[in-house]
Amino acid sequence: MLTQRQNKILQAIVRQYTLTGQPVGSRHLAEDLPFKVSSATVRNEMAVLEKAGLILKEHSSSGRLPSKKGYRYYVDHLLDPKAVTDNDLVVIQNSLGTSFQKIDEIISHSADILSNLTSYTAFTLKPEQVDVRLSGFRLVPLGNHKVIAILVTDSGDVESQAFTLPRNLDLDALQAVIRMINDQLVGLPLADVMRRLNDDIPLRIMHYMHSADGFLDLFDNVVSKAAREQFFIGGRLNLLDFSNTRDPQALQTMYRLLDHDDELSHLLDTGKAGDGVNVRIGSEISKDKVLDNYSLITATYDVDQYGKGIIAVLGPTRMPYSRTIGLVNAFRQELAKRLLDFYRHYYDS
Amino acid sequence: MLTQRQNKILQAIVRQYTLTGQPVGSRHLAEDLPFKVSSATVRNEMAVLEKAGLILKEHSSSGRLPSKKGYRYYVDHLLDPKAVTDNDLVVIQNSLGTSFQKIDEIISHSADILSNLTSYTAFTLKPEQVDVRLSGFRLVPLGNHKVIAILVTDSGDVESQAFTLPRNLDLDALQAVIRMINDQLVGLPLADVMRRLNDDIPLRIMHYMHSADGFLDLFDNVVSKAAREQFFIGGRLNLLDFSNTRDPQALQTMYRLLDHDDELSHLLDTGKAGDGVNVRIGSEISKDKVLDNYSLITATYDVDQYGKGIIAVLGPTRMPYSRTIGLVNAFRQELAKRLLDFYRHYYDS
DNA sequence: GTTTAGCACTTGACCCTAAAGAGTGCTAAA
DNA sequence: TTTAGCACTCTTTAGGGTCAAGTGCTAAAC
Repeated sequence: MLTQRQNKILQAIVRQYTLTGQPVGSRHLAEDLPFKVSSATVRNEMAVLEKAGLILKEHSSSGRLPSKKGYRYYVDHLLDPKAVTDNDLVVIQNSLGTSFQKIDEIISHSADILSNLTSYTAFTLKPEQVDVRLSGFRLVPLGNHKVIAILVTDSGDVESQAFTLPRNLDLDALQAVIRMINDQLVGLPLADVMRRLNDDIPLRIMHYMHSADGFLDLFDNVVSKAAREQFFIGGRLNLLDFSNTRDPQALQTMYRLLDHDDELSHLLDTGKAGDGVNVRIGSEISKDKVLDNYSLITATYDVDQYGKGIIAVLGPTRMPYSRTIGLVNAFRQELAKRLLDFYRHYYDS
Repeated sequence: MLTQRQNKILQAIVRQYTLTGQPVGSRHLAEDLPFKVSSATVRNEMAVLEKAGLILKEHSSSGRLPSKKGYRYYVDHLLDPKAVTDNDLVVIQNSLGTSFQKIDEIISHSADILSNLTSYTAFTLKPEQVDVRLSGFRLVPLGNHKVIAILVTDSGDVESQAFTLPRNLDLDALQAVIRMINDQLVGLPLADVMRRLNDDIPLRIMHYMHSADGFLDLFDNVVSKAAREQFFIGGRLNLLDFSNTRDPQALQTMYRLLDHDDELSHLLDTGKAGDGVNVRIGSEISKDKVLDNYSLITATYDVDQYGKGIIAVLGPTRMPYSRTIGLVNAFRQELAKRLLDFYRHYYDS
């Protein structure tokens, strides 16, 4: 357990270091503390903190900087819960205030706002509605051998896709297939629908027409669109750290990461469990060493019965945690409000 | 006018420099030439080329590298028209050979292929069909106050968008509006449709219902989706040049460019005029100084009566022009073939 | 009249050293 | 327990020397 003074010193080290990016020495630190001690005293205390693994030296005669463990301790115990500034709040509310046609637009735009506010990379995940069910499936003929396939879920989502019919198709057979699909699949959870599409549905279709391939692709396509987790990224380029430009190997790996959204989306998987705001530092984010010098701040937002979503910010370990956490927290609340509004307005009967 | 020997020397300088990235000196150059001369002779010739503004020194005692004007001359007069390798051709054909559901998928995928082949940034633009007309507009009710708006063009493109109706809507009025829209707008070019949507249509809608806003947004939305130039980018990150990491200011500007597709899409505007493959070097690309060390290779591809599209590759000025131009040229032909196939198969009656 | 050998000169890259500055750990006194 | 003082460590910066690559020029060779 640390003394009160040691806490203050660790706090000051983190504050200084996140501000300047330079290791902080005992003399400067002494001046920055809220009580008056000499640099020698600070040195003694720093020796204790170093023994506890909370701070590091870059080399034997450099100043100190927080270790991962030090950041952890800071975030867990020393964070001063500074509320978000009025200005930031206004920006958030204004950005979310504009009118949107679709949930996806709000979520996607949110990633950009959050990224702009923090100047880091931001992620947003659509509210996950457990147990979404297929509530209807239609083919609307458009003439000239074209149809549009429309899928509606009981959560109110609509997905559609245009399709060109095989030349030699019997229209009656087509109607029969649609009726069969609706008979068989409406009311089932989307996961089950996907399963059945690979399972018994092909055979049933073949009952009416020669080959099921084209239709299966079509169904599969719209169902997976509807079932897909909607994942958005804002400010991905912020992941590339200017200051860190020395190591080309690390940059290379970062590039790979930047181009593969799926890898990034996995980072949020563990975030689904918790509630509220959660901070993961360095190796706590993933096994991948590229992210060792990053911190991930995740938060869930809760839209009542409409489900829970996730927002997240990925920035350097050396970040102003107080501000960033404050922003993420404010954002999750505003986003939840906004979405509740949206759902109420559009999806309720 | 340059002598034959000077041509050969310039050619060799470009070849060497694009290969190694290092200024080339007279001694090495003399060894690389197809005829036997001493380094002193080469030095004399290089002095001539430098006076003509075709080559440069980095400092008073460095080797020479091509100037922008030198590249221009090289591309215009010295390029040896090496055909694309069999291997590359196979890659192109295979990549384009897979099955696609939509034109957009082909075009979008093309940008990725082209970027992979060249390891530069690639752009693709969908074939522009002049004078596309609206051939039908429908609202299909989905129950629970939802409808899906569907727009079909005479080129066979389909766009759709889900929409939630205002609570207090009169269904008859709705039908009337749709009928009116179809009466008024079907058969018109999309540009005219857009114009009318801002012009007399609002008033006409208000004839049937109180406020036209929601509907106008909806119409506007699907029409602009259909009218929008489809622009795809592959390998945008390749724009960031590892070797050039020294100048942080330039990097910063590059970042901005990377995030703004519209600015990039403007680069292709001037490419629409020409036919075949076209090379723009450095400042010829745009006024923006960030692109001074890049070259843009554009090419049109012609899908007969279905319109013309554009592909382009943006890479460093120091690039192997012969290979890149060859690739772009091969690609435009293969893409045209593939698309012709697609259109014939799907859109013809 | 070209071409070439030779040479003085320029420049960047690399390495070494010295000095300055920031910081530490330790000791002994306050 | 705190602090002043000091020896020591390490990084950064500047300067100087050397080396290799390259140039321009001159005078001789072809």
